[in-house]
Amino acid sequence: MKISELSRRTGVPVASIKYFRREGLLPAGRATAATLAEYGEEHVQRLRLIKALTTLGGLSIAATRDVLATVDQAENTDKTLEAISYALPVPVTAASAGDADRDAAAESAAAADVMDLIAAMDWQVPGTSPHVRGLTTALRELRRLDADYRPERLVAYAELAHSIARLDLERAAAFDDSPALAEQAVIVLALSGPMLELLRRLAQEDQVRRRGADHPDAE
Amino acid sequence: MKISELSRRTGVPVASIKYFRREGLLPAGRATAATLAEYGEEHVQRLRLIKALTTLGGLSIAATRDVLATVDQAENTDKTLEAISYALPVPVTAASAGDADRDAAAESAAAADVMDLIAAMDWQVPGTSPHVRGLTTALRELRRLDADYRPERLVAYAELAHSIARLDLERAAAFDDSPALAEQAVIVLALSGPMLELLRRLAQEDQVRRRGADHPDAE
DNA sequence: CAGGGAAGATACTGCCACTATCCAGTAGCT
DNA sequence: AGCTACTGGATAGTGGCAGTATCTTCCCTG
Repeated sequence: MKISELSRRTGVPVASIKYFRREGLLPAGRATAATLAEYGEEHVQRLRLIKALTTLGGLSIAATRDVLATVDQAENTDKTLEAISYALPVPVTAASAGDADRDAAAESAAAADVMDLIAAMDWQVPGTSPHVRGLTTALRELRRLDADYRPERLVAYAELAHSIARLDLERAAAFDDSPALAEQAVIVLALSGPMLELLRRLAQEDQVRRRGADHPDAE
Repeated sequence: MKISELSRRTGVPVASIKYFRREGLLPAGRATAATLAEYGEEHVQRLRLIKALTTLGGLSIAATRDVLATVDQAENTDKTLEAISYALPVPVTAASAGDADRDAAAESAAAADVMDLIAAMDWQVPGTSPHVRGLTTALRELRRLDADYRPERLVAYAELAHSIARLDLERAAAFDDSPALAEQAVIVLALSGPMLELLRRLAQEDQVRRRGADHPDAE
């Protein structure tokens, strides 16, 4: 199909399709002449995946490119899962120093909390993992706010996070070694977070409403 | 204290403090003269909260303003919790039509799945809730991708989301009617998501590494 | 063989979150 | 009183991101 039909089929403007090609998110069509190329179903599917990762997953164009690159280089299941896990952007990144040095105490206290948590959960992750650094940064900020995020609290959340990760991995590995593995794994690993967030917000809304209904005092 | 000291104490540039004031995120200092104002500890705390909501919570300046406005209007516990729940931005918002109409079937199928889920979980939320709409949009996109998000799958995630929401609400309500309630509730409700996401990613990393270690075949 | 797409390159736009500059008007020291 | 560093407020500018538009060249189709 021609680019105009690809655009019509996916609802993505032609200019945007060209943009995604430029940015390396979408492979070029099969050129049939200097100014003509043929696109196939794989382009339709890829565009849907791009839309899902950016609008649902909230990934930037650059992050989406990185993630899709790992999809295209998929070898075996384990390597693919690991590559995707590291290609996904970390939600919290350390600040640009500046005031980081001022609070070395909070920093190391937060780092200790993270280490305790990882030990308590028996998680096997290197101390250099970007996720560890992100969590440390987050705990440092929360400490500054006097928020109640002591390790005991965290463990309860960590247990639940562990259960969710197990569900995710079960699903991602269910496509074991099939050609569609990498793509489905990306969908599971990248979109599980936003889906869960939506469910959590919904559950939160339910609980808040029940509280309000239980004792409708003032007002 | 003067604005320069407020800046030094929080690590936020003076220009940014002025920006937050303009945008209504930070109340003005107590003016002591036409060109001089005095700031207090509440300004320090508010700036920390702004930083936490934007950098950790990922909220935009506009969303942060809305959330902080509900904090400042806090009356009683239940109302405050409800107000915050609705002031927080919904992660997934419906697209701008366009290709929405093309897929009315997927749309209604997704809506039916969401209704089934809410019924199965016995959640009390109005069908007009932004979270319901967001979830519907997300499921529609996932259906297009042929992703495995059938209701049975979703229920497992929903149960976990429910547990998390219960933990959140317990914490948010623990500050019951104290003056700090609203602020702590915001921290819990707005930052629980990012914290959980970080923990989930960490747990995911652990699981991926264990898989890789269990059977280190090719390489 | 004329006209409408198509491809690729380049330039432009709109939004966001700051950041910098400018303009008085003090505060506080001498 | 005079000087200077700093302040609040207004306004303008910056850089990054995600597209969107334009322009040129080319060539398939009717």
